[in-house]
Amino acid sequence: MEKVSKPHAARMVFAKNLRQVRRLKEVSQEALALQAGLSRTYVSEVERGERNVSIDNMGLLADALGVKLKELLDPEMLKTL
Amino acid sequence: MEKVSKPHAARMVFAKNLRQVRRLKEVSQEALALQAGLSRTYVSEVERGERNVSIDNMGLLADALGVKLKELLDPEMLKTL
DNA sequence: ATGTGACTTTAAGTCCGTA
DNA sequence: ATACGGACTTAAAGTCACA
Repeated sequence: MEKVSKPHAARMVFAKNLRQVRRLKEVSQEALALQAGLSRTYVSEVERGERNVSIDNMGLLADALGVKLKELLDPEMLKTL
Repeated sequence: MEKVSKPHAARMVFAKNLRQVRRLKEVSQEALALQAGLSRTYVSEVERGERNVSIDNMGLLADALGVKLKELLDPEMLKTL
């Protein structure tokens, strides 16, 4: 049996990593949203995997946190820290 | 001077890598679109960086090509091949 | 086999509030 | 500081005909 990846797998990885990195850097959702030029409520939803975030906004969020975008897409990100 | 990343940097990296991997695997836009469950014209636009593609669709495209999504976001992807 | 413009439908993204 | 909801506007998703 081929393991087929779930529909929102990438979305959930990004959501989880985003929150993890943000907390590690001790920045609030508000501050992150401001830095990225996005709304606070939106960032909240992205972190919970409720929004199908676009690549442009992913780039803004990665930049705002000072990390590479590819890192936020890495399911193993925790270990690389 | 701090080098500030351009607005659509991530989008263009993804576009370029997507096309590169697709051609390397010798699959047409049509076949890729079919495999990913997307329209052919849409894939064409994504590869040219004209569409602000969502993370869900990025996941579908990465899966269809049999690569990790994080690889398609790596600006240095060429060298890792 | 791919690029492009025009188009409609859907969901992204914002802003207000509450707890 | 964050989750969540409603109402709203903008942009992405998705399709088509033709170059």
